[in-house]
Amino acid sequence: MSSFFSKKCEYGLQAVLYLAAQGKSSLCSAEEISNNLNIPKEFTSKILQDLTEKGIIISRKGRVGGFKLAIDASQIKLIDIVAAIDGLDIFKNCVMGFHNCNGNQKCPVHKEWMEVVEKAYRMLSQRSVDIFNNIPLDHF
Amino acid sequence: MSSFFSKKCEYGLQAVLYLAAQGKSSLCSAEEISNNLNIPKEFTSKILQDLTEKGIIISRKGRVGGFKLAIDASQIKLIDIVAAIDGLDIFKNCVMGFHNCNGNQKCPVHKEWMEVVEKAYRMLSQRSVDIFNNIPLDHF
DNA sequence: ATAATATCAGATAAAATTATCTGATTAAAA
DNA sequence: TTTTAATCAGATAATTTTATCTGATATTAT
Repeated sequence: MSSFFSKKCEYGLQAVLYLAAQGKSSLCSAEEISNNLNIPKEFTSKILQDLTEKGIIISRKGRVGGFKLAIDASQIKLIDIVAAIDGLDIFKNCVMGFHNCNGNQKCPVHKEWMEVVEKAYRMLSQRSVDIFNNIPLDHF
Repeated sequence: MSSFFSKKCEYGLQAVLYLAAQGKSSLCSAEEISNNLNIPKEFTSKILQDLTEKGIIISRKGRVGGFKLAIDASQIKLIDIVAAIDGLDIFKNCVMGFHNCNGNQKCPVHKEWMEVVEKAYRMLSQRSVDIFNNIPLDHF
């Protein structure tokens, strides 16, 4: 009953992928995203607000308002969303929670674990949010 | 502010590593472990009780009671403790939280992510809890 | 103007995780 | 036998995460 990223971060990733799949021009409301991704509506709003503040997406108020990507999908990497929501600690911290596992004194699995998280980090840094471009996202 | 494993699981790993480092014969009290690892005392007890129930460690009540490994340290893998506390879902679930990312319909990063978690799983399955045997664990 | 529909901001609630308390039981030592 | 020191079991509390509510503001259409 645990996951690599927080629910907030998972939802954030999904929401941005949704926006990316809609094309950069059209605005999507929080409700539309919520309905299509089965994310609680108000929670969706909150997360989209956070991402707006971070500059990843742009919001527009009013009657035909909504959200869209701030820049081209190919320029937004998955790691940008992770960094904005969960932060990057998970890629730095000791897997067993040892606080002094760093610098001079490293735990016995430190090196191997760093290989794991660096592989994850590399993937998230390479993949941009247009990965779903030709895939019907609402099946997920 | 997230981690791969829950705090409970991190503490559990640390506690079992501590027991392993003490040798299989001697009993350690929850208080001793708590003091040496800076884990809240009562929480330590709870986690040790859980691990006792799972058969990873053995408890002995009474005046000179405490906990020790149920079997030889070399036979207890890190993954056994993870499985007992957090479970193995983290190695199976979609990294972006897509519920239907499985079987026939897989998300675009599914394959790469599985490589990441399988690398982690492999490491945790290979390493047994005697990894700290010649390292002063209280520095961590 | 007014109504409708969206974001936005802040408070609140619910649930899960993390941590603590209390008292019972067990077993050894005095 | 009594005291002491440990686990054990269940309740409770605190904190964090997840989710919801309320009302304000912005923007477009009528």
